[in-house]
Amino acid sequence: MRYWLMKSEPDEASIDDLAHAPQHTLPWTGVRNYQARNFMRDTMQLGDGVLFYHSSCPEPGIAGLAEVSSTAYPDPTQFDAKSPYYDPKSKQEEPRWVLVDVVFKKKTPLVPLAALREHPELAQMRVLAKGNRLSITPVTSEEWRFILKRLM
DNA sequence: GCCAACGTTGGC
DNA sequence: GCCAACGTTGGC
Repeated sequence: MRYWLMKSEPDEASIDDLAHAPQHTLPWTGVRNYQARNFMRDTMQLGDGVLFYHSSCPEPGIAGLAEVSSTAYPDPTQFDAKSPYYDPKSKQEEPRWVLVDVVFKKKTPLVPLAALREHPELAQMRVLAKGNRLSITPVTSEEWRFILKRLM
């Protein structure tokens, strides 16, 4: 059992979109970064905890909790020429990009990025590192517990 | 809109 | 294999 922070632009997929999706589940499409892909492909497991983070928006921060609800499988948007995530170099026989399904658990009061920065207990979080752009980052069980108990 | 930080690409 | 150029991310 592991924990993750996954970024999403609320314009594309917000915690409310996840809550209202069929089966409260969305495929995590569009990851086009090898490190983030490798996390999904190699390390994520069914039932892993997810901090659902809103990025590139007026109030960036953790907006809710979710759970990994599938193992990794090929991201169909890589083969769709009309998709913004289309990758002409990816082949059907050898898909380059994968995704996992994520299921809604709960919406929480927003934990703003600035609030995360205030706590020394969270200083090592990848998402707080200067210049961090990785859309999926590991969260330790200590960080997870601290955020749920103290910040939500 | 700005800009720092980062990842990727491609020429050599 | 190096590295400059470029494109993207994402907070502010």
